[in-house]
Parts: sequence; C-alpha cells; structure tokens
Amino acid sequence: MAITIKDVAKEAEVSIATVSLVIHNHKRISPETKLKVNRIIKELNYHPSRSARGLVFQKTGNIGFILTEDHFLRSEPFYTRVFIGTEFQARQYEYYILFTTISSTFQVGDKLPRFILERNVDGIIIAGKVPSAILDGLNKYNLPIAFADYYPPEGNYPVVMIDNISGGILAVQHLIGLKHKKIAFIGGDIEHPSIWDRFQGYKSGIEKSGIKFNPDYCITDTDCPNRENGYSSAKKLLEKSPDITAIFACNDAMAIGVMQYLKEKECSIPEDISLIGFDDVEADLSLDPPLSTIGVPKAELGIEAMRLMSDMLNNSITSPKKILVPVELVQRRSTGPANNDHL
Amino acid sequence: MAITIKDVAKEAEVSIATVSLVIHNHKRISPETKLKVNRIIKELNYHPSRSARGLVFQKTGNIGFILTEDHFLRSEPFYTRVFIGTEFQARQYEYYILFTTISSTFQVGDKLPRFILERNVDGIIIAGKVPSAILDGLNKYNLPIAFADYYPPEGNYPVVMIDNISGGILAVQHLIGLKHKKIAFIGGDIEHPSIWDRFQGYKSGIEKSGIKFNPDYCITDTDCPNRENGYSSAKKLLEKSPDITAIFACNDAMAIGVMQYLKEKECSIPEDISLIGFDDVEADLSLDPPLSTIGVPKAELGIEAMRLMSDMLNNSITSPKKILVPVELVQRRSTGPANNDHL
DNA sequence: TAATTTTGTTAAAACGTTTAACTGAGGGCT
DNA sequence: AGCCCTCAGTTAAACGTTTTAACAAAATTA
Repeated sequence: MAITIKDVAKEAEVSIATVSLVIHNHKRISPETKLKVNRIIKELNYHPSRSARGLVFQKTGNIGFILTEDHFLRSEPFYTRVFIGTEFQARQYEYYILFTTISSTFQVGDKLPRFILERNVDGIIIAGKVPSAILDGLNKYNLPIAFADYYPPEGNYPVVMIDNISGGILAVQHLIGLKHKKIAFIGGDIEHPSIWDRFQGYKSGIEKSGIKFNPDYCITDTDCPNRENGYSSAKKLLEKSPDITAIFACNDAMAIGVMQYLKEKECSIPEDISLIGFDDVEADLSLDPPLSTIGVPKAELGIEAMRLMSDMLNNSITSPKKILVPVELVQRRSTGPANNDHL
Repeated sequence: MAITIKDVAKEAEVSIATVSLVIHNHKRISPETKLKVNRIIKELNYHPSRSARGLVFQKTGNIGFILTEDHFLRSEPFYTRVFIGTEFQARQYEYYILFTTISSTFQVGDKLPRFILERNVDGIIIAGKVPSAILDGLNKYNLPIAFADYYPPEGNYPVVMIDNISGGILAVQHLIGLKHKKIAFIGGDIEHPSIWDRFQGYKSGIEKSGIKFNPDYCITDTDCPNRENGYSSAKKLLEKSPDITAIFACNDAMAIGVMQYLKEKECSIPEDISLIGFDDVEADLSLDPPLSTIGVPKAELGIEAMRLMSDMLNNSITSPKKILVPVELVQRRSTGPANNDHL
C-alpha cells in the first residue's frame, strides 16, 4: 500500500541498497545517481518506515514519559505543562513521547509500562515523585532515565529541579522589602523535597535579614498541600499568632485556601496581611486580589529533562547532570507594604 | 541485548515458530509444549518487540493526536484534558498516543506530522479546529480519522461534539427558573460552530419559555472569546441595556471578564446581576463568587474519540458516527434569584 | 599492456516477528 | 500392507530497512 524503498528503487532503476545509501548520504554515490534518486524520493513522497528502521537500529525514536496517576489526575495542570515542554523539545530532536501513568502505589512485581516491556522506547523521563519500587523494575532494562521535579533517594540520575530554595528566599525577601517582619510559613507534605526546600529558603531568607526564626509562625504538616489544608492551617496560624503581617504559603493551592480563610475573617489582603504563594498556577489571576507568587517555568522542566535525555542517547555520557531551573517573583496585588510599623 | 523470541526458543528447545504459536494460542500446540514455553517466557520475562510486530502486521499500535499550536499553548488546558481522555482510553485498548501540534496557518504543501510520513500511526485523532489544508494532506494516506470538538465543513468523518445547544438551553432555563426575564448573551468568535450553537441554545431556551428574543441583550462579535473581550462586551452591554438581570457568557473566560467589569461597577453578583458561563474551567472555583457554569466533560470528548477510532480500526465500519457528549449545569454562587419582580 | 587502485553499484545478511506450507509420526480404515 | 487422516511441530518466506562484503568497471600507475 504505502511507498517503500523498493518502489523508489524500481522507479529510479537502481537497487534498494543504492537508495538507502543515497538517503544516508554515503560518499561513494555518483552525483547523477544521487540526484535522480532524490528526485524520485520526492516525487513519490517516500519516507523510510519507523518500524523497519527500528528493527535494524534497535532504536525506536520514542521516549517514555511516566507520571503517577494522582499527579496526572489532579486538576492543576502542573505536570501537564512539564509534559508539554518535553513534547516540544522531543519534536526538535525528532523523537516522539509515549506517555503513560503508573499507580502511585506501584509495588515490586507489578507490571511495568507496556512500552518498556515491548522495547518501544529508547529512554525514560519520569516527572514528579514515583514509588521507588518502579525504579527497581526499570533498572533491569538499563534504559537511560532522567527525572524532572523529583529526585529519587537512591541512585545517581540526571535530574532537573526547580530552584526551590532560591524561590523561598525570593518570597521572603520580597516581603521583607515591603517592611514585613512577622512572616509566617504554611506548608503541607513538608517532607516532600521540594516543599522542604521552600521551607529552608524561607528560613535562610529571614535569617539573612537578621530576623529570628520563630517556630510559632510556621504551620507545617504532612497532609496534602491543597486548598483545604491551606484553610485549616491559616486558621491554626491566626489562632496561635494573630500578630503576623505576612504569610508565605508553600504553594498556590494552599495560598488560595489561606485567602479564603482570611476573607471569611474579614481580614483584608494586602492591607492587613500580605500573602504570597509558590507555583504561579492559572487560578492566581482570577483571585481577588490576584495572588503574588513565585513563578516556576513548568515547561522548562520538561525541556531540560528532554535535553538531558538527548545527551544520554547520543552518549556524550558525562556524569549525570543536575540542573536547577530558575524561579522568579511574580508580583501581583496580594502583597503590599507592612503596616506593622505604627503598631 | 534484550530477550528475543530466539532466546526463548533455544531455552525451551523448540523452534521460534513454536514460540510464536504459543504466544498466539494456536490450536495445534500440545498442552505440554504450551506449558513449557509459557514457563520460559515468564522466566525470561520475554515480550515481543513492537518494531518487529509492526513490520509484519503493518500496524504500529500508535494513534496520532493532532492539535493546532495555539490550542496547545493557550493557558486554559481544555484540549489537554481531551488529550488525557484519549490517552486513558488508548491505554485500555493497548494503543499509544503520539502527540503533535501543527501550525494554525497550515498550508497545502506544508510538511505533515512526521508520524504520518513515517507510517508510525494507525489512525489520527484531531482535536479542535484545524486548517482544512491539512485534511487534504491527510486524506492521501487514507488513515482513519476521528474528530473531537470540531467538525470539518467538508467530508464525512466520525466526530465527537459537546452538546452545545442543550448547554445553552440549560443555562437560560436555570436563569429562568430563578425568575430572570431580561437575560443577556455575550459571545465572541460567534461564527465558531460551538459558540454559535450555544447562542442558538440561548435563543431557543428563552423562546421556549415565552420570552421574546431581544437583540439589544446580545453582544456578539468575531473576536477571540477571552477575558478582555468579556470585559469590553460587558461594558457595551450595560451601556446599551442597563436593565438586564442576568448574563449568559458563551464561555468562562469571557464570564471572568464580565465579572471583573461588574465588580468595578460595584454591581454585586448575584444580587444585582446573575452570571453564568460555559466550560467549567479550573479558575471558576477561585472566583468570588464562584462561577456558575455549564460543565463539559472534557476527558469524555477524548475518550469517545478514541472509542470511535478503535471501532474504525477493528473495521466494524458502520457509517461515520456522530456523538454528542452531554453537558450539565454546575450551580455555584454567581447565579441567584432575580430581584426584578419588585421593580 | 598489465597490474593496481579507485569508484559506483549490488547481493545478501541481519534486525525480530508471523504464518502458510510443509514434514513425519502415529493412528485408524479398508 | 497400503492408504489417508490428524496431530505437533518446523522450515522458510515475508515485512522494510541498513550495511558490509563483493564485484565490475573505470581510472591510474608502472
């Protein structure tokens, strides 16, 4: 049905070997033949079949992209953006992405993604936290693996991370620049490396400015860092420390919950309390007031991960690189000058 | 490197043909052989290679998913959700999705997605409006094509659409149920089939209730139906018809713009004016008040498109089906009882 | 002119799988 | 015994491509 190398060969009155050599720009092909064959190729609109090439080269031209189900299904499209970045960069490198999810309760012995078993990928990009059991499974296939926004506790892999510590520092420095001194931190899932780092950034940011760290200003737990948790944490915080003038929430989802609580308490933002989040999600703009936050380049995470992958595949195998993608302050209207001076 | 059928054959002391026949559950294999081979397969963790199978069957096990760049890049992840649905359903059918974007200014003669040229897909799903030039290109490859949320003006394809007309009716009936009588419609890109249908639903909804259609209550143009357009359309509307008590915006993006304008005018929602959108985007929940809207099952669009594709591939080729996925009223706090009765 | 090198092309094997056609062994029938 | 089945498994060709070794012809050298 489809045009094959045979059709081209017949039409150009040469062997299929010659056609193949022309395609690969082999030196020992006469200019006339090259011209003629190339003409026919264009005429017939011939393109070599992926499957056939895959067989010969033992390369598929595909990269597997793995996400856990709960990351995939959650409404905020953070990892979708990462995927978008990966896909974009893959296209530049002439790769295709095969996407799949795995259960977040993956156990040793569970079935690996089909694209691995069928050898349908040349490498794997993993975005977000995954159960370590899957890594044991993957390692048997010694495919190159790169991580985005997660760093497995064991093993030494190339990885792309958000510069969470700098982000934390940036957030509190912004608040300090507005003369805030009593700055609170709210964070769920505090043991997650990214959130932990934001917390570290918070601490180091305030201490750098000579403000003493006050544990009463910090509400942290290991629950999911979502809106509900933000709401209840804000409640706890204000009951314990009603004197704070600014809140840094570990992500925007929690910040939105905080905002909801503050509104109900008729506490106006930013006049009474300034609020800053982290992530720069879509919803921030629709809030009233729009939420100041730390913007993270989500697509960039995916792009860089794919770059790392490409490096590995063209085995310019240096040691596994770690890349930190920079964050930026996104100043909107939920942060303003402190009014604690006159107290 | 990887385990092949040969390794299994050698280990089981049979020919590779036998192994293959065991895998395909061929009748003429003795139970003992079947058992033995299956044991070895499990032992070696053998899985047939996609590439090799693809060559033989002339099937890749991949489906191409095409989106225009601007649909892909826009911040509201509508089509991303459609993709998610497709991917989910594809996994059920043991397909993989190859994703790509095309330029929204695709011209006849432009290069088609690589997965088509390289015959790396068995079928194509197209989401959202695409330039018709690409269809001319695609048709040469006679691959099965299914559409989601767009219906090309020419040709007869299986397609999945949102039930926009019912959605429009649903929205105005909700408002009418709240005793509203002066109900406005705001819509950009009014010639887009989906938006046009919502407008038709609006008209038929109010006329069904015996309310006369009033063109002064309708602000429509062909600009992009986004927040800015919503803002300016709301302005136009209220300058022309300040007596309206409810607004149905053709989508949530415009509704958010409308809300912004109303707030600036110190017009309270829903006490002074009720507002309902269409789409149920993420941001709706973060608005103050949260936006009532018509919810559309985005993933469902993708799921159904993949179902159609699967039907075509297993050539249970009935005539090209059209599927309408149902919408639902999502009642939040931006709509309330009309207070026009006492005027 | 003969020997050698260079140049351009091709035949054939290989990649991993499927499957139609085939082979032999063991019955069961005349 | 001779014939024909059936059963269980194998051989070999095919899918579309790449690539190496082989080859023929042309060009160069001696």
